[in-house]
Amino acid sequence: MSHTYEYPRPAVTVDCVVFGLDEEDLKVLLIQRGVEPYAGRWALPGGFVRMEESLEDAARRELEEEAGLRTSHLEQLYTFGAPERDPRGRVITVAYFALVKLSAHHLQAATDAREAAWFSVWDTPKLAFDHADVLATALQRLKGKVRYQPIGFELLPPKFTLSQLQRLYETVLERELDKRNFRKKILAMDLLEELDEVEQDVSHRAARLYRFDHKKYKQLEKAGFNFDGSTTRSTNSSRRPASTSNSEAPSRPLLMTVLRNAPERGFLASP
Amino acid sequence: MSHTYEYPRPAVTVDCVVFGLDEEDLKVLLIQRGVEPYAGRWALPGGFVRMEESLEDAARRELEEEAGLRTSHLEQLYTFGAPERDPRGRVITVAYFALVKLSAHHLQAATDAREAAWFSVWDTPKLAFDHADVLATALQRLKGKVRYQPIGFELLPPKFTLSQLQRLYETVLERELDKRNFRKKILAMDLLEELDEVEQDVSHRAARLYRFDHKKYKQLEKAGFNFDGSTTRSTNSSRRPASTSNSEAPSRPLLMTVLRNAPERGFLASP
DNA sequence: CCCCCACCGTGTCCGCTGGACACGATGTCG
DNA sequence: CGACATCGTGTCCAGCGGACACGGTGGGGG
Repeated sequence: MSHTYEYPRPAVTVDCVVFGLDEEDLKVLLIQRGVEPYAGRWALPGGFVRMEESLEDAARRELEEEAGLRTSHLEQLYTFGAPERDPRGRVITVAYFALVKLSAHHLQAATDAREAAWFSVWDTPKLAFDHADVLATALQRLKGKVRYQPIGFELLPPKFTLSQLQRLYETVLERELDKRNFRKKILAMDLLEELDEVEQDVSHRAARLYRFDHKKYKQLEKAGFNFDGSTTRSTNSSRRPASTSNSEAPSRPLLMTVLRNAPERGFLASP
Repeated sequence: MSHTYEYPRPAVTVDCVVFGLDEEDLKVLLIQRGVEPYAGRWALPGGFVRMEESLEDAARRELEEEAGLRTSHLEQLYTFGAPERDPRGRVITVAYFALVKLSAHHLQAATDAREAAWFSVWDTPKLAFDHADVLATALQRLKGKVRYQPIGFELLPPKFTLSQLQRLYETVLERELDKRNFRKKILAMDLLEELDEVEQDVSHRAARLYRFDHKKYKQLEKAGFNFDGSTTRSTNSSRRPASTSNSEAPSRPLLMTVLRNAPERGFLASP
């Protein structure tokens, strides 16, 4: 193969911002570095991309290796490439973020002896590299996403109460929400399955449990994703959807409010 | 420097999706490749990241080198890293996208003799590598962004008519908009300066010209941009979701609809 | 046993925005 | 001077977002 590049190459890593939720707060997964630079400091789990694996595969592998953690819903966040972000030389990192049901994941100490632990996102220790920036970016993204994608459910146990869900939203958005309005809106989405169960072991009236209806969501996702075929633009006809199968194209899944079937949907967003 | 990594490294490039607008259509800037692989094919402008420059700097440099084009408003889009996306070996590319006033940029043929040209985004030739995916991703992003950021103005000349603006939105969103509603909404933003001029050289009644008011926009941006200051979170103790009443922060960068002063803004988006 | 406490669960009203909808005014050109 | 092309304008209604309060229920403690 004669066309190989011979320029010096930066190193490429992936880093993962993994969010979890417990009773107290929104948590982020950190690992303690065992080697220089920043030995002893806490950092986001991550590591080098291998030559034969995709970026997302690399992120998954590192999560598994460093925290014994598997997750669906891994999403590319941003790529950080400032020349001086790593004291060892040029290292570009592709950041991913993920949501996990914290309760279901007992952290297995990392295979390579480093420690892994959950920290409140509002109160982390000093982080290695530019990981504080990465975390801030991830929080911002989470805050934005939670508004138009039902991703929050990834953070809760399979069965949850509406109060839990509301607390989740309040935590992520950093503001209080009105209970009645919240319920009205959430239930109007018609994506929750009302169970014949209530929570246990509480010293007051028990709340009803709900489950996220993945099937219905998938349906809506499909149904509401026709928004590209705008039919009648005159001049040219050959607009092609471009197969999304091949590479890692981001998929903006779907809005919670797709249900509305408005002929002329808003072209500017309401906040 | 003893801590240098010695793993094999992927090559890292940047690619730019540059959009422009003319009377006919939304255009994208492409260059024709002069060397293998894909010699003769059209591709997005881009190239290798140098060891001492940031990713964004690299993108700017390549744009300048390959098309003699300078732009503000360069934004990171997505990073494409599928192992087989480049036949020469592992090449990871960080894609950027940009908007330019097409009328103001006469393309200077690339310094390295490759040709540069504008193509309708709906009717491009077959692209090299996975650049069709990159373009599709960029279009999707543009479509999303135009709704809540006044970025469209980057595509128009400094003075423009509301009809031009409307055509821009219609082109990007791929659907028709109602003229009266459009004007109502756009003018309600209060970001356009109404000029005492009308367009020239038209064979019908001339339309009034407007100018985008960058000052006002910056102000609003600042006013609505306090959203990151989560630094002041009372350490751990109890979660305190911010006072409801005053000085709340809209999460997203900046909405065209910031003007509304609603105490409890929606926590789920309207489409 | 009874009371208290803590949380659960529910409905209405108002203001605003989004969106549907049509026509007279103005200027050019032949 | 008439035909043509685009400009510029207002109203009405439906639906959503958001403000707002209280009785119900179950457990626990006195």
